[in-house]
Amino acid sequence: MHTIGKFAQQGGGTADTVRYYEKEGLLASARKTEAGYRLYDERAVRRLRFIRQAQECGFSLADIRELLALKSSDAACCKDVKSVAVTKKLHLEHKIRALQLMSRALSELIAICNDEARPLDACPILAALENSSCTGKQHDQANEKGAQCLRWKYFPRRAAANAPRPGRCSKASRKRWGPIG
Amino acid sequence: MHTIGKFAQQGGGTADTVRYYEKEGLLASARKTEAGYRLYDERAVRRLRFIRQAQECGFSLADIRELLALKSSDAACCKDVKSVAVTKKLHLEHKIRALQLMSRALSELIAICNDEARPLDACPILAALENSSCTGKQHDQANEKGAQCLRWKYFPRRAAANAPRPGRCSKASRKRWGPIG
DNA sequence: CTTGACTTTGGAGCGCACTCCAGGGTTTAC
DNA sequence: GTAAACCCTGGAGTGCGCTCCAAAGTCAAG
Repeated sequence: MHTIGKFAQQGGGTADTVRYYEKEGLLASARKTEAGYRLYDERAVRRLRFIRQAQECGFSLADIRELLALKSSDAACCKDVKSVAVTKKLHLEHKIRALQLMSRALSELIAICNDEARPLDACPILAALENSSCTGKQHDQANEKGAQCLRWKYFPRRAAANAPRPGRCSKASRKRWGPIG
Repeated sequence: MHTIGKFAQQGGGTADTVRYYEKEGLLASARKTEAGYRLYDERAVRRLRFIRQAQECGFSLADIRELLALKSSDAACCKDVKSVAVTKKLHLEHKIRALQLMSRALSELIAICNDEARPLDACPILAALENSSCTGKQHDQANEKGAQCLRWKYFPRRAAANAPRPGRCSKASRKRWGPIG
């Protein structure tokens, strides 16, 4: 049994983070001592670790909540959990591919810069950047799709297309990043 | 030559985004018509695309600015550019490794869920989550380090723990983002 | 000439995921 | 017994990257 400070240390994060997760429903309300101190067992530590790990891999707290919430739903069955996992895995793979592209692009840039003392005017890295040829291919549809997937963390927060504000129609917000799956 | 709307469409983003980038120094102040309309050429389109692409790969605007800023620095030489690229590549590789771990973990989870109709009580995916054994290995020091690196976008703001209070004023941000779930 | 789509500026607001603080109480080590 | 170290709640602030708006000006089509 740990109090919050030790717990946070074990699972990753700070006491503030842990209280925040509790408030947001990612961690169940902890058992408390007479004095009101939160107490956590090893199970809770594992849960916190999972949350942090998933987060480090790019899942938002909403994503994580989605997964964990299924557990307490009587209606859900294993199939639902699996489909969430499959969806997340697809996202992950898109993201990995995009990152690998960029990594390879950087390798190329690094490789062509063979004379480190060369003045900037002649730096091939910057030349490459200028041409935006860093990935070795032009901006295409497939790339665009992957990119969209990659930026899952930045959905339009307002679903503006569906819920117009009272007042003048704005439509300024293009549905470029429309909701995915 | 495009006005801002077309330009944004071509390069990725919205007019607002483009103006934001200009304000933040990522795009140079555009040439303007008599009437004050911004005008962009193909070079600018390529630059915008590069910014969006780099962003999609996880670089913050600060990262991108860092790279692009070197160009206009007389003092910098190619070596500086290269070292930025190398640093970014290391970050990228850490991130890719972490994502691959998570992806593999999800694969395992998906694989063990072989009876989709099974009720939740017996769902092996959730059992696995509970045990946080999803990555097949325990939370170790090296992992921690990589994770820290991964979270580059969210630097610990606590760096200024004993620094003087930043001037707090204005703007109540009372939000309380609605009930979860 | 009118209409509607586009542009300008400055500034406010949002969503996320914390992070920090005040002003109290509790526990532990010496 | 007292000081340091921890904990509590509630609420405000922070940084990023947009996103939206108002109120005005511009431009092309019908």
